[in-house]
Amino acid sequence: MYNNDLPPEEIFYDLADFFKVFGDPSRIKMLYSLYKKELAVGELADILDMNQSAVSHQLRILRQSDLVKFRRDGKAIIYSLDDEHVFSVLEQGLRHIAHKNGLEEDAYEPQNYAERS
Amino acid sequence: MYNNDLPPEEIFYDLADFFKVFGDPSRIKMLYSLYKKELAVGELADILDMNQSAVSHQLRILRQSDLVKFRRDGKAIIYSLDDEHVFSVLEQGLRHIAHKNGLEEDAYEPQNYAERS
DNA sequence: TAAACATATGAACATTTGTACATATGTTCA
DNA sequence: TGAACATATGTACAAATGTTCATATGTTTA
Repeated sequence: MYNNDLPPEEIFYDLADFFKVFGDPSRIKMLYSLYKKELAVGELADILDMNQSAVSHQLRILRQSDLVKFRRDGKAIIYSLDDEHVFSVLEQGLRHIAHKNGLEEDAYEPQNYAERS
Repeated sequence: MYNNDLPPEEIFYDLADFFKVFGDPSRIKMLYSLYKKELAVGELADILDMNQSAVSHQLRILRQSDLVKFRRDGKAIIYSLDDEHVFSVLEQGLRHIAHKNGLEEDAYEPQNYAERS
């Protein structure tokens, strides 16, 4: 009767898990910040005003989702976005929010909040 | 020292809330199903093998996020995606998953699981 | 109008999730 | 090598979330 011809069940769980990672303000801020430039864990903690442990825990989730990559530089570990594609997901959300707020769709694009210091 | 020039705090919460809606397998399945054709609540419950109450609760979340619209048709209430843009978010996720599974990026596109009955 | 049907909503409950605290691991430098 | 620094991880816990059950609301039809 109904069309049950959906992709394998597992796909929907994977997909939900993927979006779930974007569903937390702290992680969103991390990704947004990392889009501008790579950052060490401590820098992220300062920028986001979170304690180091919380940042590490969230970075683990981003790592496990392959959204960020990292390298060691002396004592520090430097994180960056895994690929440009990651940010394009964010961008789509940003446009949605901007639109709902009655703003130009690019209102929240990072280039409009660029480094000035 | 660090670049604190981020968009208003609220944006990140809105953005997280937006993605949070996509972060549940049941809601993802609903959106995926609704992409193919509009569906009544009871039809969704049958297709997704969920009870009617759970479906209604989730539909409320989708409504409040403006991801779906609805109309009454006799006793039934028919739901559909609010706009094509909603699905393009899903699509981006689907491509990500397909790629991670070593498949063609369009492997999970709905047209590849089209109505056949 | 009363019964049947379709959907929505409130409350309760188990599960998941994000954070803080304490501590472990790993690196640099004196 | 030992102290200082940077990050990761285990545990505990409060808050958020999804589902079920019971019931309310709204529509059709006999």
